[in-house]
Amino acid sequence: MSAELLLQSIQNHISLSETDVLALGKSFRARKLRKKHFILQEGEVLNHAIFVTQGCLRSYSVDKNGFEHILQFAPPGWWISDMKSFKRQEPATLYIDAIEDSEILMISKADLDQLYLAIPKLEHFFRVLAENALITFQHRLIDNLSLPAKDRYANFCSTYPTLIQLLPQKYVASYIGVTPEFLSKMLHQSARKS
Amino acid sequence: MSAELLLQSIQNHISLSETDVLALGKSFRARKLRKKHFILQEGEVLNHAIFVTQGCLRSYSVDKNGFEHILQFAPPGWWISDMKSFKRQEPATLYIDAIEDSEILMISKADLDQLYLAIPKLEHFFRVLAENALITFQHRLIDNLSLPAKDRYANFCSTYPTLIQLLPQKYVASYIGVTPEFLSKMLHQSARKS
DNA sequence: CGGTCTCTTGACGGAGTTCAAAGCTAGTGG
DNA sequence: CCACTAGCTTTGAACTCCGTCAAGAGACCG
Repeated sequence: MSAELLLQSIQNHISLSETDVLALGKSFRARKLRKKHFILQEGEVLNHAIFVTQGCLRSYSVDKNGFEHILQFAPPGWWISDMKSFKRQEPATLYIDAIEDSEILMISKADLDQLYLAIPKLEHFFRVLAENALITFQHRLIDNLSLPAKDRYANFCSTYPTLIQLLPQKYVASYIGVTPEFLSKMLHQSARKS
Repeated sequence: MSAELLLQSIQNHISLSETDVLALGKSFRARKLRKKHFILQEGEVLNHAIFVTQGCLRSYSVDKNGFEHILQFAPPGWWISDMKSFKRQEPATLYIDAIEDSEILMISKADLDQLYLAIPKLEHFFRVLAENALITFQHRLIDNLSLPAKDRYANFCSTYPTLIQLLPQKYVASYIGVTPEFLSKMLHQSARKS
């Protein structure tokens, strides 16, 4: 069953009673998502939190020149959202779509707010989740401010060794903040040098 | 009393009983911090969470070339930390110091963990805090990936209009991710053009 | 005042971009 | 199962934003 991964990842941090598990089961809805299909587009309000059980999603913004900037990849076991849109129920600035055929679990904002009341421990779980995400993004920001593209690429490879196999290079380029052309040149040059 | 600001900002999100307030009062310790004095240096373990009541602090990293990259400014009412070091009690990668003479409230990790048990609502408060911080950093990362320096500077000015008065330009440069020299040229050129 | 720190200015250099074109890969439909 | 197309990757030349280095001018503090 697809909720296994979700329960497991929650129970890594808090213990759940049978009633809790039931309540969780009722609140989440499973869904399949085909490659390149959207969960969210700019301007829409995101009213579901999304947990990935299979495949891989991404969130990204599109700037005024039409360039995509990937904020996050979400392989199985990860959450993905436009936090601002979800939390405050306002129009999104991000897009979320599937990189490959995927399966996700969704919970509406209303249901999640209910769950926080029914299972107060969930506050703890999502606090820890948010704090870890914060650590990750702060680290990435520092990387972007202090490292040249080559080092950012190396960091990406060592942090997400499994993702690198799966992703088209232009997505990696977008994530580390360079153009696909430059990443291509960079990789071929460093191959020549070493 | 200096704890007013803290209680107020907590009570914006959750309601506190008198017992809660007392427990909070006992756990926090007030401290003054002189300009340029450190709360944390790279390699130390941060074992206090810090809430600013007066003045202004900053957190930053120093790269291998000795350049500072400012992660956050913390005027009164803000929290500041090296989240990774605090949460996991491991050596810090950041520095935290005072930009001007300041006053802060500190709580040890042990005491905070106690408070989470004594006042479960605090989980909610800090979850919301972490989620808001996450939103901010995601937005800033997108800005750094998609906007040229001039636009990042404009965004900074409109987001932190009061801070801009107070900060030396080289700190702003470091925050938006350019050299002090380049920021200086940028400002004088755009003055000429408009 | 004298020294340190910040800001300014200029010439030069380099990391990364842009634009364009060609080769390659993979999905898609007939 | 092949043919065709669309999207991904590569490559090169010109260009730009921003960094580096260096030197001088203010500004602030003891």
